[in-house]
Amino acid sequence: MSPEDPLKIMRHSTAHIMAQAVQELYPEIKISIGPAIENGFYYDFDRDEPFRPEDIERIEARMVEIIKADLPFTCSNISKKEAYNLFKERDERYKLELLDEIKEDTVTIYKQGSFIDLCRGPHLSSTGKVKAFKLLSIAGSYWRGDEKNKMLQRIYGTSFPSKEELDDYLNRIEEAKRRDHRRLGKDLDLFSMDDEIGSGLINWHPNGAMTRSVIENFWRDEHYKNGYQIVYSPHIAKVNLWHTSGHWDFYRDNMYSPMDIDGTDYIIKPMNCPFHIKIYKNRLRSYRELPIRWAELGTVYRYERSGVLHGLLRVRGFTQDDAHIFCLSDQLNEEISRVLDFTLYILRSFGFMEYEVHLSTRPDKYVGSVKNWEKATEALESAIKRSGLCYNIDHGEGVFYGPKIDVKIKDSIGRSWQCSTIQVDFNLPEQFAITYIGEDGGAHQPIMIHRALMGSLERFFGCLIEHYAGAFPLWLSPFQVILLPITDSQIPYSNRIVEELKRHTFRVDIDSRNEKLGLKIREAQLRKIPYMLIIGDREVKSNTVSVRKRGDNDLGSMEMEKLIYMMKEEIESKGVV
RNA sequence: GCUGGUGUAGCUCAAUGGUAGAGCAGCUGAUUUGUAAUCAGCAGGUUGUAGGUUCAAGCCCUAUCACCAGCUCCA
Repeated sequence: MSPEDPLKIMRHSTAHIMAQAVQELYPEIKISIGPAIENGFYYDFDRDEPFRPEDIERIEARMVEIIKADLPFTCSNISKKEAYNLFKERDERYKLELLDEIKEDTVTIYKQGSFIDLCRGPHLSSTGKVKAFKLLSIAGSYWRGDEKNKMLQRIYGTSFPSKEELDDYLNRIEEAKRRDHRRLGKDLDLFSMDDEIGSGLINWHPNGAMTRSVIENFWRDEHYKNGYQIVYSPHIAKVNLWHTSGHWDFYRDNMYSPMDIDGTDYIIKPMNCPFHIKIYKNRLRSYRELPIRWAELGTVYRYERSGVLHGLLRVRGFTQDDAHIFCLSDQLNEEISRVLDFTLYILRSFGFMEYEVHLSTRPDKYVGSVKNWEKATEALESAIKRSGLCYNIDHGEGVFYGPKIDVKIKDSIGRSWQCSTIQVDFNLPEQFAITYIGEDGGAHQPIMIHRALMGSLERFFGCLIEHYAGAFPLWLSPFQVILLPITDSQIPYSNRIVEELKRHTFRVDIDSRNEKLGLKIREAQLRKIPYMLIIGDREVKSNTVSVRKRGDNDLGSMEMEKLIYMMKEEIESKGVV
């Protein structure tokens, strides 16, 4: 959205109207900033009393009056000095702080009614141009986003050119709630968390675990095909290992406390890399062996602050689909390209076609040489370019040990979550002094690439649930087929069908309860099972099954052979069109 | 971690400071059923936890835990 986007202008103006209403109702508050954002706007206020739902109603009512009054928005250029005096007089200390940082000699201020704001604009011509708005939520937010600063009160809202569009948006929010993975995780009996176990720790139920095991098997097969070898490593290690790696110094706050074993401190692992490095170092390595690609579904534990935990998307214990590539300098480009292609292949296999790609470059605090950073960053960027993806460069956002590519997937309400990451690491090879023997007979340091395609299985599964709204494609569905005998007398025949499907490795269930067909169909539908096979006397006599596909499609009766062929085709294609 | 909100049956939710209730799910029985809910009966609770105020607390107060929204953070 450009600053001139009409919707953005209207939302920004609505934010000003809200600020006016707030200031008129609560003269003691101080205003700070209030921009338009992706789906609306917010304004941050400094007020000792928190806003309550009743306040929101009052503010909305006042806003309606302001809009009705159709006050003009007027813009004026004044000198910085004048602006300083103006906001000084109004005791708007946040505005004064902002003014201090403006380099130009003149600034623009916008005014409507009694309200004046330091603002670049542009705005609507008058308040009456706002046709439909709603205040959505109240939240705390730190002044200038810094947790050392005072926490302000933020009010979120949105506005649209018409009532219909606003209602449409509100409906979409409701719709999104229905595909929330936490809701569906409960409804479909996929996973749970428990107070007595602890926050951010996931129990995978049989249904969720079935899908997870399908994902893991697919992952392993594809890694084998792509030249990786699978490794396994322990869950705990001596704390000294983490001193060597440097993690203890940098990430102590996110690591769990040591436990004493025979007088030595051990900690539960927050990463897998040091273990893979130790496998590398277990014997002398030759340049002829490189690149080495080692992958592991490694379960790690990290302390996350209580307020950030979120269903499966942000947890304290998770399994990374981790891998480390050790390669020669002149293999770097090729390896990064391969990893990126592999990443996209995996994401597309799961039906994710839209994501954000970020390239993060050298931060202020870094290890390694500038030359190496540049080389690695170029390798990453050219791989993205070759893939044809759009990407953003996050300058200085790289980790201290190397540049990285992140791929993010969006959840049902538009929040994006990092899944894939490809990182070059200049730190660990140095810390652990890993080498290979080169053609020249001398020892050299290999380049290390750290990568995760799905990121964590927990987060990936959460995104997957929301992406499909719980209706997984056939290959991922916990149950693929359910048999629905109409009466007891078809149970023996149905059981034979179950056995036949199981022989073909389908995941199959049978509903042989003494219930009406309508109920069985309803419940199978709610369980989002892709295929329902209805078995009545007709089917038994003709040695067929009546096939109903999830959704609403009665496909009519069918020979088993045909059904099995059809489903195998569908599994093969992964349901990705 | 911070700001605010919410915790009542497996789930979704009721209940002026005065006897904790409904629907669905569960169990039992009847019904043998043809493409999204058959009927009846039964059972289900230390109201997140620990204190406190009160003659009396699901409701008020304090602490604590968890969850929700946002902020900050995310190797």
